[in-house]
Amino acid sequence: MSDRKLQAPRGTFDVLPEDGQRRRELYRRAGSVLGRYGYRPFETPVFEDTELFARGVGESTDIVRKEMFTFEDRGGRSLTLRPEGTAGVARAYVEHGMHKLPQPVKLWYWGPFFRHERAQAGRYRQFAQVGVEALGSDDPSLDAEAVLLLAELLEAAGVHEIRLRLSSLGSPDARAAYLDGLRRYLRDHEGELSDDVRGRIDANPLRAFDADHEGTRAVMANAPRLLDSLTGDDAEHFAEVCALLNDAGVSYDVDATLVRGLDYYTRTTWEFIGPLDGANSTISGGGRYDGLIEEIGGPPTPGVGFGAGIERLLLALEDAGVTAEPSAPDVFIAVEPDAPRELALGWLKELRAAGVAADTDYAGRSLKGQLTQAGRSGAHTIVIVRSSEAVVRRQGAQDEPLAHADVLGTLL
RNA sequence: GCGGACGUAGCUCAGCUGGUAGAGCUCUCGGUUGUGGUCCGAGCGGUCGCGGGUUCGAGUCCCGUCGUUCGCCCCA
Repeated sequence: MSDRKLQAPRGTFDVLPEDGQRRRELYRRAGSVLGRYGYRPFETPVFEDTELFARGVGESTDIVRKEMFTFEDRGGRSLTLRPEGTAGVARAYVEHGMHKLPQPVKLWYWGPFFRHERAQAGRYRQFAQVGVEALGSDDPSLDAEAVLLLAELLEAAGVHEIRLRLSSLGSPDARAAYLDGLRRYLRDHEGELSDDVRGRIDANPLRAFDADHEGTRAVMANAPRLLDSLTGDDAEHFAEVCALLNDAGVSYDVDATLVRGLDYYTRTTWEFIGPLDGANSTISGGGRYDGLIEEIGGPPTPGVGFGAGIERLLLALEDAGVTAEPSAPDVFIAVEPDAPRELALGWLKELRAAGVAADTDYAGRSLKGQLTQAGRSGAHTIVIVRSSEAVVRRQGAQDEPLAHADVLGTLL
């Protein structure tokens, strides 16, 4: 036996009741918006075949290379706690032959995800995400709709000061060609770049656009831009998305430097930035992934979707002042020491069955202690059981003495 | 993987230049109150993260270690 104190594993957290209520309220609001947009609830397993993520998310991504919780089951199969939501939904789409359903198939999910990273504000090893996937259509109006939906969802949640960054990655081939060109350009100017940018030329050249470093900024001012390299169809698709968002009155910044760290993204990508400063101000990111389904063994199928971090949303909400209403019982029953407690327990059962939230003392408190509890609980009605009668006290009203037999009748 | 800060009661923290622990809140009880949210009092509650070292003596200094947290990278 060790003396080590047991505690929640690093990067995880307990949802205490108060926060639990805020989450449930957020869930309720999100579900309402999602339903109106025609998305249906969907769930996939929390762990999947490791290969799904290796192929879907991409071998070269940070997520797959160093952030997955991977383990072997007793049969020697390699399984991985899902680090994101899209791959699992895509797998299910293929597995259940959902390409035979009317397209697009619009699904939403809410649940836990896992990434082995260093935790910091708004970033955890187990975190929750709400997301949608619309599979089976490459119609740009679906992209625009997803952005619109996300904007409305954030609005409904109570996050108001948000900024939308929008870009297009084009087709995978075009993107790869562009990145090669960008790398060449950066290497030609290596001497003028900051150390960290230079070190990331191979891994993540797009980050160079975000640098504060003066020399780097000067170099990047003339660097080739991804959006300029879009081919005809991709350019047209993106223009259509932008036009639709304009029509819908959504304001956004077209930002060619937007990076999404998952390999499956193609064409439209976007990111919602919350009101908080810092690296984790990205509340939600999403985009199109027209090659993913094929990559994991399905028929060529386009798709678009997003994920939004619940903890980051809630962080943003702290500023916006959204709180959950405390849950107070309707009735609290206090029992005098010499009175029959069975009576109270029986009433509780009846009241609860009738849909009334009712509670009593379970700690053997004195009557004073019980009434203190009753007051704290916020109950509108307090019943004091005495041996010969009961007193019903309603907020702001005079005490009402009653025979035991009449108590339930007046409460229900 | 890399930096910074911090680790004293359930919570928030105080403990000055080292002398073997305090406050407020919470909780329980008693008094007061029109049998409850006020006020007063009492009580419960801590191997000062852990392990070494210096010292007559360490929560207080040094080293290590574990943990938490913030940031970088990356991402939701």
